Amino acid sequence: MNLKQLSQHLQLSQTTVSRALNGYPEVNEKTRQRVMEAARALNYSPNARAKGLATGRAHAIGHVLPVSAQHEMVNPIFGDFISGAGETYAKEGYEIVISLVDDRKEEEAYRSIHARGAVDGIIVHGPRMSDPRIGLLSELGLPFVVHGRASEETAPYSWLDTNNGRAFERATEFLLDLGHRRIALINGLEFMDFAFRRRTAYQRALAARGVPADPALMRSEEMTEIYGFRTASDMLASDAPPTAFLVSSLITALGVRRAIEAAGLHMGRDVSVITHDDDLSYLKNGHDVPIFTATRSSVRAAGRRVAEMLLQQIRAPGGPPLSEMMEAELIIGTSTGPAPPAA
Amino acid sequence: MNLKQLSQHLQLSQTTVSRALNGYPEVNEKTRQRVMEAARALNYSPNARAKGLATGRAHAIGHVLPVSAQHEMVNPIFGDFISGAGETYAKEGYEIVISLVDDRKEEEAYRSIHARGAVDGIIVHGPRMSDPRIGLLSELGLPFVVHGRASEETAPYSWLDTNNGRAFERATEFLLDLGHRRIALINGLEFMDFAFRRRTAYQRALAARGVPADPALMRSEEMTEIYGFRTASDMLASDAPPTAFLVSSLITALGVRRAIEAAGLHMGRDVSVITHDDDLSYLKNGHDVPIFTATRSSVRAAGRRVAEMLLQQIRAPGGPPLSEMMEAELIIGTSTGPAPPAA
DNA sequence: AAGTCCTCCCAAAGCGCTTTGAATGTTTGC
DNA sequence: GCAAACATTCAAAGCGCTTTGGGAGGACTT
Repeated sequence: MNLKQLSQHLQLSQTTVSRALNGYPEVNEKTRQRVMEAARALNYSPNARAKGLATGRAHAIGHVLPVSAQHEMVNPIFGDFISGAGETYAKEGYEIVISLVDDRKEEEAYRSIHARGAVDGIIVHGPRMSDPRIGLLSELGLPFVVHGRASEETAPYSWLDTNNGRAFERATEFLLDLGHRRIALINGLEFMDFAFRRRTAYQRALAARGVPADPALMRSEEMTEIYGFRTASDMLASDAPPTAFLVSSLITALGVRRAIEAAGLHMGRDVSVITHDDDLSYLKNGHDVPIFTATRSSVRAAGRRVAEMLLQQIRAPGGPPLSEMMEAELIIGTSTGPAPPAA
Repeated sequence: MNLKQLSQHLQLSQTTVSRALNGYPEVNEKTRQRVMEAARALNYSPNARAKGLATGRAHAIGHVLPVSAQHEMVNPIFGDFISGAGETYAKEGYEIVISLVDDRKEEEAYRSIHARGAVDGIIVHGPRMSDPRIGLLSELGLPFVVHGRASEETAPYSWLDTNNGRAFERATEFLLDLGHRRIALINGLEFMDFAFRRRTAYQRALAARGVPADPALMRSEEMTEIYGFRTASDMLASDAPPTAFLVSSLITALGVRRAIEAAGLHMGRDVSVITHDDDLSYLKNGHDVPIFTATRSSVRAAGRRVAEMLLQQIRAPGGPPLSEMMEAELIIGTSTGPAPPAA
């Protein structure tokens, strides 16, 4: 069923039917009713490609996920993020197009996405400290919003980020206040901007109290459970083990906890743990009582908001870049306690 | 840069340029080279909407995720699945379109997806025991492959599924062989087909050995960590606690382990645990040595394969439905051991 | 040398929609 | 009562691509 058939069925021109369906004023109200009913009854939905071709808009947003040979994994927070963004898109009738892009072919891929015109805008995931995608997209003139930031990018662009720096600064201070001096940082991959900011903030907070940062207590890898387990196990078995861990993701923190328990220690008493918590739907940090003391920031809410920002840019092109910072909550759980007296 | 401009630039007709770019034989090899080079140099990519309109194919696959008011979560395995499917699509130049569909408006949503023609085929996620989407899509004639099956659907359709029944039967038998008699099932939501099959298999395996299934040991919910923790805590605190747990997902199993340890028990000695393991990239079941004894089946591999099946159907329409069963491996970890002697 | 067959290229139609510009009645203003 | 304004509809052009149906020119037959 296409527009031609529908209009023939109704004994009207395609023009009138199209206008009736799209809410234009210059069509008689009775006619509009009749058209709407027929469309519903005959299950007519305008062909998306034809509509897009005629209007020049795709009514779709691209989510481009970098995948690299080294860490080919799709980030576990992606599901929640997309589900938040999806809520926003659903209201406005946009589709989600996912592209997995090998990061060695990024430039080509983004140019092609733009040239093909399959999307009206792009959400940039996983920005690195210096990220060529930002300059490229600005140059191409394709609306985009970055989820996160790129520290080394100086030209303005739209972004929404969690205040990772402030969050990790507070978390570090919290541990320092509890008397901890050997605080380990189990961080994500530090070419990722968020991880870089977290480490910087951690070091800044230590320095502010005159506590030296021990390189042996700083690790940076893909944030898996096993990484948390192994790293924490190693550190705890060392000559000068940490008394506290600052961890970049809840999944990794589960590994850290496992290591603590495997070492016969008790989390919250012998060893403290603070983790960042993306508030994922399938992995909550406890229920009534949080398990981990955590810096919490909902990635689903971020998805919702980033999508709104992008749609706003698409509706009103040429506006100034938008940016927004989300503060993380510091949640006090049972995984932290005073530093144990030196043995 | 569009085809018209490119062809003018080359002093050729649009026809010839189009044919050169699409590999048709009736164009001189030298001309083709010239066209290809110019296209690359000028960053020309054909407009996807126009191409789609002309060819009648969208070169996109729809992944429709049911979201309901009750459990509005995007499944954590989705990231890995899509990344597997994405590998296949990338080879063939297909895009991924994600639709989040409220399950109260499913029929309408699927009809609209079909009518709009934005995708060439659909992957159906999360089939329930009786799933109206299957009949609907068959009727619409839109190619589709189900990831999983719908037990109550009798008409043929294409699917790829893990042999959940066999997996849970083996797991149950394994525990029975170790002497366990009170085996708890911490299952997913049982209106989901995979969860239903798992429970049935568990009951069948118990019955085959004359072990009565205790309803107090069977639970069914969304597979979160906290669910595992709470359920296992409750059961362990009961008058007649289980000596073993059969768990539907690794995340939930982490909660079960936490409950076991919180109860002062030792997993693998006092209480055994077998879990299903989807082999997610960010949540591996140990490294060299598996932590949990598990039935393992890679959801990423499933994604890859399902996508291949769908593309095959799209290439050769009208063929018979395809189906494929993936057997899960039984991985022996350290979470299982002989049933402790009755106290 | 005439007819046939390739090789290589082109003009134009068509995919299903929106939108421009015009046409047909119907009111309204004076 | 007639022009002007309005309400409502339509035919046709155009979005950027593919593909059909030719057609010019050279190479091969016979």
